[in-house]
Amino acid sequence: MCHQCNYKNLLSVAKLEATANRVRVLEVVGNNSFPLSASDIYKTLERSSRINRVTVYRILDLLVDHGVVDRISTGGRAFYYGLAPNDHHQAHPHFYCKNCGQMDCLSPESLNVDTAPLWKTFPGRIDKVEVRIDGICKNCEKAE
Amino acid sequence: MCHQCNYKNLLSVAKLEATANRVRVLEVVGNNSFPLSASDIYKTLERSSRINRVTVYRILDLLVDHGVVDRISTGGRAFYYGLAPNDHHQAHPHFYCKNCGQMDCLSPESLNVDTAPLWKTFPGRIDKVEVRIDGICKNCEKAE
DNA sequence: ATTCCTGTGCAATATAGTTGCATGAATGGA
DNA sequence: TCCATTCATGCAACTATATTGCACAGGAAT
Repeated sequence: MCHQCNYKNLLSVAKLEATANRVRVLEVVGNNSFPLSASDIYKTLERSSRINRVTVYRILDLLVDHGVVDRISTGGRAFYYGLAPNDHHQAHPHFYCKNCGQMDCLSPESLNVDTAPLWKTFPGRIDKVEVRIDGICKNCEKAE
Repeated sequence: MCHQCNYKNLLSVAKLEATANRVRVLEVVGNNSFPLSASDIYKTLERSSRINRVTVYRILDLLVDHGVVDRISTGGRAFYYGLAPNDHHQAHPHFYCKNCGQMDCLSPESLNVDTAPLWKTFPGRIDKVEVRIDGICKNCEKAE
């Protein structure tokens, strides 16, 4: 998703020390053009060098807490993770294929969401507006 | 959410036999003004008479499959369930409080979502557009 | 040198949901 | 009336995902 981001820089902006593992996790998340599950990320990291599964979860939690990474709910059981919106990345909706579990990013313009009325009237604190399309991706549709 | 719905009727429209347990599950889901988790539903049913946890899950799956009930993802781990959109209920966004886990229905007008551009251009099959606001509800905000 | 803090690893546990198999009630013939 | 079939339900075991508790190692601060 982001080849313009300097990951160490992103971490330091978020006031997080750039430990090797954090940078590795962030690279995997950031270099993908679509969100990944924790276990996708873990498996990818394991291929290059050992890391503990729990460490991956903890780093992801940390990155989400500090707004570097976005935790995206799916129509399925696991969360997916993608770079949080920042200067290079607008917020955008996602498509989740109920068949294969693949999650894709849609362009920010593909859906027109006007949140203004909500901000005016909602009594609590709004952190995030998540828009997700569920369905069957074109590959799975073809295969049926 | 719906006191105008005849639950047995909803089931028969969905071509489902109106067994006692199905009606009970649907009543709990339908008589609430906000979506509930499977375990909320199970606990509520258990109070009045015995039912198995698995039966509740199976009935919920069935109702979701037949479009009677909507499975709504949260910012948390569990799914929540609410009546699916029908003649009496428009689709609407939900608010999920990250602190207490409470999920509320927002009015359909609180957010303006125009899905037309997506339908025109998306190559796969679209089943559902889910909009969820995450944040802290006013009660939890106060308590902090 | 000692103390403290933080990042990481490992094992155990928790939570949410699913599967396999058995039973019992209802239905529909022979 | 008896048997076969079907379907809803229950129970136990299981899976997948995520979290907690505790230990330890390395660097920073005292």
